[in-house]
Amino acid sequence: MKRHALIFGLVGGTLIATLQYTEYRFVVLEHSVELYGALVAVLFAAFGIWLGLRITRRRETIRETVVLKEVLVPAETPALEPFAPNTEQQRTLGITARELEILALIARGLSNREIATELFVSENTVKTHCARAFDKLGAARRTQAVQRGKELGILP
Amino acid sequence: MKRHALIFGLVGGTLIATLQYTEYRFVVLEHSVELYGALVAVLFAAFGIWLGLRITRRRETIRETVVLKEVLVPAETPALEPFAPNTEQQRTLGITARELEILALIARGLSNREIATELFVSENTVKTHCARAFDKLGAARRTQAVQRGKELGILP
DNA sequence: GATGTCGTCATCCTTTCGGGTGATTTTGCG
DNA sequence: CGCAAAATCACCCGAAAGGATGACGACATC
Repeated sequence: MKRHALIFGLVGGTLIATLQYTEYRFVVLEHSVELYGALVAVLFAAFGIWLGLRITRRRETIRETVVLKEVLVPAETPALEPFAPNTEQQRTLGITARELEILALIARGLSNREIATELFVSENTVKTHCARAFDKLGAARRTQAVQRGKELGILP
Repeated sequence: MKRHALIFGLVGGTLIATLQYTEYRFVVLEHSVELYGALVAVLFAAFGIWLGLRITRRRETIRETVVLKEVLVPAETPALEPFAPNTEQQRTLGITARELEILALIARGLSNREIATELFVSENTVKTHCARAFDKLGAARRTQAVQRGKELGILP
């Protein structure tokens, strides 16, 4: 969490410096202060939203839930079932919550980049999780990982 | 979510107006632009963080209520549903039998090369079928194609 | 015979994935 | 606090996948 403050300070400082530097170029224009205000407002609002999302991201510990899944669907409504994940399999395979999260996003057809954006992490991190999850699942490709995950009941 | 945008606009507008109004009081001071920048930055960063919190909190609460539920269902066999393919969708999308065949193999986690071996055709042919099928499904990746195919009921 | 669809195969090029390795930071827990 | 697990990030490299385009033959249909 220390890094967030650092980033905040850096961005702020850079922006202030930029303002100070560019002041002599645009201050002769009309309404430059308002433009500055709007610019800074937009930038920092975006940054704040990002930061807010980032620091409040769900960090819940795994709960102990013993669950068996219910199938028996007439193949017409593919959704709507709550999907009780098979935590048993997940645990025995050593798949972490984060890895499962990424597996689920893979199953939904997202690319690594999209997953990275969705989870506010770098693409490299996603790839690392992927590699670990694939290894634990014995899969060589993401499609295979999805297939295995569904077989084992750890994916909807 | 619409209300957030409204609040955002209101706060922004008010701040801009305030800036414009107070310009004539502080513009004579030194570094007024930097002060404006810092002020606006802090305010909007705080606002952004608040917005981020607000947005994510609701999701978390929903998640909370859903999570700790203990389901118990007779451990039945997966029911062996024969999967009646939705030929309707397939036809309207213009997906040929061969393309569907390759889609099914993709869903099973095979690579293009493995599919080519399985079907006794060249890898290029498989890729062509893939491209066509992906285009008809509106998918950019094979995982997405599988997801779409299952949604539409043309894949088990 | 002209037309259209389907399956087949190719080439070129770009992007994405996956494997491997190493590193730092965060977090949970005793 | 200190340790271990988990999460994060980076870099490299080769393989796989994907896009675009063109081509050819079989087959059906009008």
